[in-house]
Parts: sequence; C-alpha cells; structure tokens
Amino acid sequence: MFSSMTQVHDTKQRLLDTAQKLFYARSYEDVGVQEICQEAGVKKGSFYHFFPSKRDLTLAILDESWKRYRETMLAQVFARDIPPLKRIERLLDSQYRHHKAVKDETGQVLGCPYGNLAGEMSTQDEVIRERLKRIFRDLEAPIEQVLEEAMAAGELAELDSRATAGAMVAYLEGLTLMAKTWNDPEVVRTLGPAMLKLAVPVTRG
Amino acid sequence: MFSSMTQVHDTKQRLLDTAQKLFYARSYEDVGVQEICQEAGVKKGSFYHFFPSKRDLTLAILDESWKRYRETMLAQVFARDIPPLKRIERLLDSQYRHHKAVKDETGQVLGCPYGNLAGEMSTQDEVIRERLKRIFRDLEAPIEQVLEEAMAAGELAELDSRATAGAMVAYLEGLTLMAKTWNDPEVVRTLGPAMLKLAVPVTRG
DNA sequence: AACATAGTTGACCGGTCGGTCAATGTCAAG
DNA sequence: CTTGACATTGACCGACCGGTCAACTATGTT
Repeated sequence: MFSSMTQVHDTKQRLLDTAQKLFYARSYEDVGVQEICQEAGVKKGSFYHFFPSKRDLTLAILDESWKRYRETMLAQVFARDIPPLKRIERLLDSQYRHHKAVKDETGQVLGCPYGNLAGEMSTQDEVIRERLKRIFRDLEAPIEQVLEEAMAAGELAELDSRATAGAMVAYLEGLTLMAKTWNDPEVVRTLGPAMLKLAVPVTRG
Repeated sequence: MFSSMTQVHDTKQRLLDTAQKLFYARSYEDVGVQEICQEAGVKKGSFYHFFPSKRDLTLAILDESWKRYRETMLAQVFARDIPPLKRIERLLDSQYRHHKAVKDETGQVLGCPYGNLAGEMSTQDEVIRERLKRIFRDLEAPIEQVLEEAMAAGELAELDSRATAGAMVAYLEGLTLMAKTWNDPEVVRTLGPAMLKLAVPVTRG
C-alpha cells in the first residue's frame, strides 16, 4: 500500500533521474529511450505519456538538475561566510571532491554534464544549446559577484569582472574536460588553483 | 583514365575525409557508417574492406588529422620568427580565424574536434580516450617550450612551465567549448587573451 | 595465359532507433 | 454508479544501426 502509493506517482521523476544518470555516464545519443525505460522500470508507452520526445525529456532534465545544483551546491559554495576569493577555492574543492567521489564509485571521471551535452548537442539542437548557454551564464553571475566583492574589499586589483567571470567558467569547463580525458580527478586539484590567476591584471614586459 | 586512376585508389582517403567532416559537424554517435559511405560515394562493403570497424576509422582519423595539424598549423604558429609569448597570441589568433571561417561557411561554431570527441567518448572507449590524451599532451609540449624560452629571455617570471602549459591547454579547450555553446567565434577573441594571465605568478593581497 | 591480390558490390543479418496508438486500468469527484 | 481525467500497457511502425559475406571485377606479376 505504502510502496504503491509512492511508486505510482513518481514514474515521471524516475524517468528524469534515470535518464540524467545515463546521459551523464555515457552520452545523449548513446542512450536510447528503451534503455531509460528498462532502467527506470517503466514501459515505453508511459514514457511518451509524460514526455513528448527524448529531446523534451532532456530539456526537463536540464531545467531540473540545474535548479537543484544552483539552489543547493552553488548556494553553499558561494555563501558569504568566508572571504570572496576563498569561495572560488571552495568551488574548486567541491568540484574536486565530486569527481573524486564519482571516480571511486564508477571508476571513471564523467566530466561536466552540461559541458558534455554542450559539446555533443550544440550543433544539433538550438533549443538545447540556448538552455546550456543560459546555464553557463547563470554560473558566471555568482563568480562575477565574488570578484566585485573582492575588489571592493581591496583583495583584488581593478578588472573587468564580467569578462573575468566568463574566462573562469571557460577554464573550469576546460579543466573538467581534461580531468575526464585523463580520467583523473587530481587534474582538478593540481590545475584548479590556476583559475585565480585569471583574476590578476596582465603584467607584461 | 586520369580520373579513374585518382578515384580508384583514394577510396580510403575519401572515407577518412568525409567521416572527419561529419564527426566534427555533428558527433560520433549521430553519424552512421551508412551516411559516411553515401557522402563519400562508397558502398558499405568497401568501408569494411578498409576499416574493421567504425571505431578503427575514428582512430585513423585521429592519427591522421592530428599529424596534419601538428605538421602544418602548429609548426607555423610556434615558429621561432617572433618572440615566445607572441606565439601564444598567434595560436589564439589562428583559433579565432578558424572558428570565424567555419561559422561564415556553415553558420555554426563547431568547437574542437578533439575536445568534442573527448567529451562524448572518453567514458565509452578507453583506446580513443588514450589517443585524445596523447593529443592534448602533444599540444602542451610546444606551449611548455614557449614558456621556457620566455623565461630564459626574461619575458616571464619563474614558474612551473609544465603545469602552466597544462592549464593553458585546459583554458583553450574550455574557451572553444564556450564559443561553441555561444555559437559565436568572438568569444575566442574576447576571452582568449586571458590565457596569458595563466603565465603569471599568483599575487595575493 | 595464369594466378594471386586488392578492391568493389549488393544482398543480407539481428537488433535497436524514436515514436505511435488503441485498449485497458486506476481513482477520485459528482 | 457513472463519468472523466490520468496513467499504464504492449503491440506495432518504418527506418536505421554496425557489421558480414560470397560473388565479382580489376590490376599487376610471373
């Protein structure tokens, strides 16, 4: 009775969770609707009752997972309990610990779910690409704010905080992709701290 | 007679070129052997005469395309006709011009063929992943050398040239992925120069 | 002319792809 | 007890997947 009550109405959620996991571990194209349904214990007909297409399922995953990440991880990482620049270090540390945990569990570094999808799907689906673009822009915002705060606190020389935040997101994505290619979370730990160098004015000659 | 002579023996090459283009424009999983053959004007049976599998075709593409890029583009970009750090700028410029040209031609920024494949396939094929890892390491080498030269010439403060080269490759890949997600080559031009900041010792208040 | 080798062709394999559909089941409100 | 909305099921669709194979042709060597 209890189990049926909880099982009956979370079919949609189970599909979202299962697909998210499979897409992350492999890729969008490699994972079929059939496999998602099998893994989630749902018949294919039900899938198309909840989602008009595989593409729409993906968009739903993007919205939901990013909302969750923003409201939990990001909120914690960028909390104002430590100095601004320390929060960047905390972001890097949370990334390292995530990839370490995933590798310990699955034997593989899976990279960034958004970066992975961006590389695979940006040329194939404009709607997905725009969604990913918005996600990356969302990530720039708190970083930009951290830089502003650091400048106000005199911890940082004057610089273009918007552009620097953009560069930092790019670096973070590249870093993650390298960790995936090396299949080694330590890449994040050794190369990560260099991200702070991006917040330093160029000194040439 | 002439045309047949040149057509008869470049079947393999046509498959390589066509597949390379298609994989780059879309993705590994999205492009089928059938489509490659159609586009190349080759029957599927011939495909499997030259390549034991789609996977092996991909490995051949990786080897060939990277060899060509290294021996032409990279050799020019890192030629010793200008000061070391200027060569980094020249690398960024060549990247910008490439993505600009591709976008003008296809309407899309396609990103880095190796980065794309790394994101899609690193968790699925160890051999491909190792090959991509080697490619990225190959790219680090000339950058590392540039940094060494710059240090010797007093253009740069002392730093870990190996680690910095690694960070620069990561940044370049992230940059390229962002340009793809934004579908805008200008991302490379505006965010690119920040790569040089990675070659500056951390200065913290 | 005979022979081996490389290259080409098209039919064929089992399996999976994303997606559709009509029939059926479940359940709560009227 | 009926109605209607939501949910579930399994059969089905045409197309395509990566890959195999035996027969055939073209080429260069002896």
